[in-house]
Amino acid sequence: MYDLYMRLLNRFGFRYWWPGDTRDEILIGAILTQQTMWRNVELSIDALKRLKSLSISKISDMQIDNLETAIRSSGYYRQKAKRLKNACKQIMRYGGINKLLIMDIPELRVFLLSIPGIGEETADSIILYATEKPTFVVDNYTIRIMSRVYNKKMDYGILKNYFEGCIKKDAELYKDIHAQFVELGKNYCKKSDPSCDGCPLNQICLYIKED
DNA sequence: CCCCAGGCGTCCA
DNA sequence: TGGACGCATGGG
Repeated sequence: MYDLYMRLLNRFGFRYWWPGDTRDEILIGAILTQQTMWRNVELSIDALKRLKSLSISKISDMQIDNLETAIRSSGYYRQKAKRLKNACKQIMRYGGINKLLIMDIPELRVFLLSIPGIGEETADSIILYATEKPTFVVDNYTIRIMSRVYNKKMDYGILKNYFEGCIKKDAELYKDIHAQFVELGKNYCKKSDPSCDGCPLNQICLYIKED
């Protein structure tokens, strides 16, 4: 497993994830980036900054149509505006970001998953990048890549358990490994091109397959 | 014109 | 439990 990470690190370099100046910004971005390129999320974040509303507290009080306009570039903007505002309200009611910081991972995960619009990946992204606790984030790239490596359909829970079982629980390490998988998925092992040509994991995958 | 993106909730077999 | 579908803008 560390071989795999070292190979990715060597190919793509340290990823410095997640971009964002505050925990609030990271949490908000985690919801906005669902099924959306980060580039388009940045436009929404800039718009919220211009409105001086880039915080959980401010968004929980925003007019829904103002929020919709601000995050339009992130797609699904009506759904996301509604869910984002509701998530912010629930977090404020719960005690705000500082409350999340003092919770342990299992209870934090249960709380986040109870909020409509926050599924497993978003919950784990918030825990790992916004609160910096070591939970492994699995995304669709990771699922696709690992499914191809093992030539069988993998799901979220299987992969999360697998990675957490063989990698030491270190938030900085988990952050970069997830970021590396995203970079790998954007460049190789695509839906439209399952070819392994030039993939930096090529030999590792062959090794795993023979296992 | 096409397909895809750092998902999620719902519905249906 | 697992696959299809709606949500929607913006990039390649």
